[in-house]
Formats: sequence, C-alpha cells, structure tokens
Amino acid sequence: MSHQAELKPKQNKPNYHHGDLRSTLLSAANVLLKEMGIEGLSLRKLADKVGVSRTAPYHHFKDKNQLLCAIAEQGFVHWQQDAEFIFNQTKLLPKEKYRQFFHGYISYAADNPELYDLMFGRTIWKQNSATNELRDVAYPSFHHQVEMTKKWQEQGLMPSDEDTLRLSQVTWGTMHGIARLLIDGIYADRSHIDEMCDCAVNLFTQQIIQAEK
Amino acid sequence: MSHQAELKPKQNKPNYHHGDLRSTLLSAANVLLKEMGIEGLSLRKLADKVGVSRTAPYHHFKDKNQLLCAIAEQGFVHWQQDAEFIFNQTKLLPKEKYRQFFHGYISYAADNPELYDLMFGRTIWKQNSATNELRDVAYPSFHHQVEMTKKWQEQGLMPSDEDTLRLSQVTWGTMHGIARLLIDGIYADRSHIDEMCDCAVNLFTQQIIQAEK
DNA sequence: AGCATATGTTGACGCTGTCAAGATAACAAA
DNA sequence: TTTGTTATCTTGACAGCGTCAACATATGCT
Repeated sequence: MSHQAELKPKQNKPNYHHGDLRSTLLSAANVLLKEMGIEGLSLRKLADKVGVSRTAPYHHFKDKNQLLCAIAEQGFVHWQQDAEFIFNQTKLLPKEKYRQFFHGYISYAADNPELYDLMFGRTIWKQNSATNELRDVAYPSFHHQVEMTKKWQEQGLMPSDEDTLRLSQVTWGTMHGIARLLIDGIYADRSHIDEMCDCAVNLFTQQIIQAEK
Repeated sequence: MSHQAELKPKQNKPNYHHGDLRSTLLSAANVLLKEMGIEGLSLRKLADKVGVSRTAPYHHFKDKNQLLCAIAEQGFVHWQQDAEFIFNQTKLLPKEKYRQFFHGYISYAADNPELYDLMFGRTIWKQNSATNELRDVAYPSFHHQVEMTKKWQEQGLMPSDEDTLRLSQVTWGTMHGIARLLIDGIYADRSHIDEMCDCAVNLFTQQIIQAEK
C-alpha cells in the first residue's frame, strides 16, 4: 500500500482529503463563471458542485477575490498564447496582421465574455484588489500592446507623429470599447463585428509606403 | 385645516405618509450610487438613509432593477443636455467641436463613474432588464451619435468612404473604451485623458478641404 | 360616513461571503 | 512505530442582501 500510494501521490483518491482541491476548484469555477458570470459565481455553489463543504475553498483561496484573481490569471496566460500565435504568423502583411490581431482580440472577448469581464473589468481593478500574481501576468500583457504599437509605427503602418503610449492607449481603448459594447449587451448584433473591426483598422492604419516607389 | 392642506398638498409633512417618497428615494439613491457604486447601493441602506422601512421603496419601484433604471434614465436626460450644449456652440470649427464633444464624453464618465457604469454597463443591458422608459431615453441617445457622425462625414471631417453606422460604432466604441479603462481603474492616471482624447480625435479626423483651395 | 386604494411596517425566507471552533488525515520528528 | 505538528475539511453561526406575505394606516372617492 505504501509503494502504490507513492507512485501516484495525487490521483484516484475517492473519498478522503481530496488531494487536489485547488485546481479542481479552479476548473469548476471557470465553468461556473462562464455559465453564471462573476456575480452568479458563488463560493457556495462552487463548493457544492465540487462536492465539498462551503468553507473548504477558504483553505486554498483567502476569499472570493483571490479566487477570481486566480481565474483571471489563467485567462491572461491563455490570452497571451493566442496573441503570440497571431503575432508569429510571419507570412502576413503588416496591415493584415494587425487586422487579424484586432479580430482576435474581439473574438476572444466575444467567445469568453464573462472571463473578459473578469480580466478587464472593475471587479478586480477598480477596487485595487488584484493579487501580485495577477499583476505579474497582466501588466506585461498591457505593456506588450505598447511595444507592438511602437513596431507598427516604425513599419509605417500607424502614424509616427503620435506619441506611442497615447496611440496604444487609444487603439487598445477602441478594442476594449468595442469588446465591452458587445459583451455588455449594448450591441446585441455580433454579425457586425467583422465590419466594425475592419472599419477601425482602416482608420488606424495608413497606406504603407511601398519600397519600390 | 382643509383649505391649507389643499393649498400645499405635498409639502411640509413631518411624520406621516411622507408624500413624496419616490423622488426622495431617487435623489438619495443617486448619492448612494456615487458613494458606493451599483453593488454597494442596497435598498435597505437606501430606505434607512431616507428614514423609511426596508420594504417601503417597493411601493414605488418594483425591484432594485427598476430603481436602477430610473436612475439611469435621469442620467441620460442629464447627459443629453450636456451633449447638446456642446453641440450648439456654433462658433467653433468642426474639428474643435468634435474635440470638445469627445472630451465632454470622457469627462462626464470620469466625473460620474458609477452613474456611467450604470448607464452603459452590463447590469442593465446584459440582462435585457431595461425598462421601456429607459429605452425611450437611451435609444435616441445612441442614435444621435449616428446622426452626428453622418454630419461629420458630410462636413469632410471624417472619411466619407466608411459606412456611417460602422464609423459611429467605432468612434463611440473608442470613447466608451477609454471611458471604461478610466472608470474601471485600469488607467489610474487621469492626467493623461486630454492627450488621449486629442490623439483619438487626430486619428479619426482628416484635414478639412478648405473652401478657398 | 364608509369603503377602496395607496402607502408604509414588521416578519420571514433563502441566498450570499466569511469567521470561529472542532474534526480528521497527512506528514515530520522522536 | 509512536507522537506531535500541520494542512485540510466540516459544522455552526452571523450579518447583509433582495424580496414576498401579511398587516397597519392614511388618503381620497362615493
């Protein structure tokens, strides 16, 4: 009994200390978040769904806020992977790349509205309640947007006479605003997304000066 | 006693039926909303502040949602007055006018963050819980943005080759996004607002073709 | 004057987040 | 192996929330 238990230390434990509650809670919380939203996600329902008592989660998350931050943390990691995938598409023209990036951003929000609301919403940021772990993942993500903007300016895709920080704030603000109008139900019509994104991209990008000219 | 009571039917009633609870609740709710936000605004605290029992508000608002809608309604009326004031400034050049409109939008949100969150947030719109009264005020406000965009296109201020609806969605989305980044605490720095707005205005407006040229 | 209606109050229910205290299993040191 | 410490989980409890039902009272119409 001792050998087998050592070989699989965190597996197949049916009824006792559960062994792996934290990650179980996290994945269940993700489902619950998607179904019910931030407000609808309650620790009691979560505990009930996982099959533990109401206060069991408190041994893994100090309070509801820390659970939310942990979920958001995962969201940022996942989101960065998506963004980098698009960014590593080397075969595309700059404008087409930016277009895909823009669409990717909005699509991520539209596909995961409640998660986006958690990651970029006031629940966490307004109250200054973000954990250090979350900040360590989120801030570089914010900063990445600035670096990309700088690159786009150097490529001549975006106007270089605008301050890079301001320009990235405005372009990100636009993506964020369109995303929020969508996921908050102010634009019910998701069929207009593509056209809206294209319109925004047209406004932000200028004709690239061709090399042969 | 009958004559005097008739002359001032809804005034100076110290202790009995209160006479004017609905508007008293509304103004107190506005204060509470500003102080505590949507979540912090509870019907019980509101009733307590006004000096009535917990369930008294239910005779004037079906539930908390209807109270919130009534507050948002007032917000839209107030907001439209502000917008029209800027719009009736006839002495300004189109671009300067648009610049002021943009700044006005962001300033309104920054000055009344919780009210803006209520007016344009998911609490009301995501759940499709807006009352008809609110829709009657809000929808024309949304539509007004489209009409203005059309005008700006005709003036040559904005590109006329973009679809008007898409263009207004993008420009409004940008204002909304910047406003949200601000009031949700993602941009803590309010000192950058002006520069951000100017940057956005520059991106959206093109050089107007002068009449003498 | 009397009755119907509008308005305000008290009591109660289920839901929430969270703390305190007690129980149990895992683990480390003897 | 035994013992004690620690991590984890449970039950009980509390205050706050929105809301419904039942009851009380003032207003206004007939």
